[in-house]
Amino acid sequence: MLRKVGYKDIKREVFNRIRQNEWAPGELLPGEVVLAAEFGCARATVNRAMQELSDDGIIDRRRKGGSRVKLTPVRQATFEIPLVKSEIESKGAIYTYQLISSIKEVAPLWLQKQLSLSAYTRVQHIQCIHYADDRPYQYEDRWINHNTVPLSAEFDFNTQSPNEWLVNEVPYTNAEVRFSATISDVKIAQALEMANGEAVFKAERTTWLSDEPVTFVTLYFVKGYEMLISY
Amino acid sequence: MLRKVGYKDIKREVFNRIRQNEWAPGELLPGEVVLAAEFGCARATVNRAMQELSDDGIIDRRRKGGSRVKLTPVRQATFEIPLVKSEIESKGAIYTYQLISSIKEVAPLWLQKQLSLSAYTRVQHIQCIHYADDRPYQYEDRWINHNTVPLSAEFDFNTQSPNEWLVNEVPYTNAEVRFSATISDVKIAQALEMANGEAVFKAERTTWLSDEPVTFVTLYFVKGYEMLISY
DNA sequence: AAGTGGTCTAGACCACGAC
DNA sequence: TCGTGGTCTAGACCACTTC
Repeated sequence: MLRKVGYKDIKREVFNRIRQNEWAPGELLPGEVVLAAEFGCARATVNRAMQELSDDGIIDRRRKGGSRVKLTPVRQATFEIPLVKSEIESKGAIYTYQLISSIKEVAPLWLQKQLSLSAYTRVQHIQCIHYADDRPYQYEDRWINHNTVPLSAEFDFNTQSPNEWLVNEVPYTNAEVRFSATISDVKIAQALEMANGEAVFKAERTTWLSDEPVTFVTLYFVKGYEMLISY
Repeated sequence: MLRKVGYKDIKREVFNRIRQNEWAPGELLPGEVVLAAEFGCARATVNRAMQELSDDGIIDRRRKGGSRVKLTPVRQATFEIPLVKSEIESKGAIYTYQLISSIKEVAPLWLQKQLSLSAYTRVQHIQCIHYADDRPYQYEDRWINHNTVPLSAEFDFNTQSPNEWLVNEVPYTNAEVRFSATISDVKIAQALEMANGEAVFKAERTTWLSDEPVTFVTLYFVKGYEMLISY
């Protein structure tokens, strides 16, 4: 007698059958009860296996409708948004950081729109540079909403980068990130110590703490930067 | 009497306590048995809630060690890699596609390295353009391994884009994607109908079918393209 | 060695939604 | 309406890892 059948065994087996086209895209799979009988285990075990296949985007499940192989297996990648500091240190480089400016001001119009702020909302505008082994790595241009994070008006960002500080101060936020490519203008080129007119990888992130706008930041990465994702 | 406590209730409640610093980062949480007693439910229910919090990157769990709030709540974003066609159509635009060339050849040296191919491996080299409402959207430069996908040597890529064809032919692959920014050279600029020296968003994807190298593709997106991710 | 999470069971009830 | 997945239970055994 072999080992008891676990949900991972079932998951693997079902996935293999799908991969080998034994069960084709769009096809209705056997119900949980049937599979449980075939594998000689409880229905809960089959349920867990199928649930994970559903989470992984391999199958679709619907009550009464049963489980079907997805027509277009949409693979979804998960990637982490690390702290710049961690990102740099994980590459074996030494992280340093320099504050350029930190100013209290009234949110400009475009920022009001971007963060859905009411007029005259006060914000902290911070610009700084992150270095890896003393070479520019990322230029950060950030706006923090004073209403949501009042302490940002007082904190000395020479001490710690706004990136780190915010993660500790306001964890568990929701965010939206836009990645794009742009041409370096004079300011960015100078800050990142590269020529004007170079291609720059850019990320714009808007962050909320359950509906409350927290911060909007634009990140410019030095020439040659690559964002790697596996799935 | 309120409704029975479900795993989602427990998940939400535990998350709230963490968010409100009732349980601080690094702190040891009560064991499953204790929580089950508090919430008046079975341990399995608590287990599911905690398991999901672990998957979400909120807590760390270890046997005998118990569950702890993560020191740095690493939020992880999941995003889908859609078909170009679906991506364009989901924006309400009309998708068209044009094949530029499809050539059988021996893998060049850099590709041999990239895909870990043995020398003299034959590959299909395909270049094509994807259009949204008749405007260039993406330039695709792809290499397909004949050994892994023999049919690629015969298929007429005028009929269907290699992107679509491959997803149907070889689903369930593993991949690695590198995103970066680059400057448009003459070829790309012409294909995407934009000026030379513009910033281009670039994606390089390598794909395997369980250790067998399948394809390497470089995608150039038209000026102004943005990749959006929410989490 | 012992405690904690990981997993399984056999049975139950429920809710959604296809028919 | 009623079959299928969604979830819960109470109890059990196991595996990992820290003590």
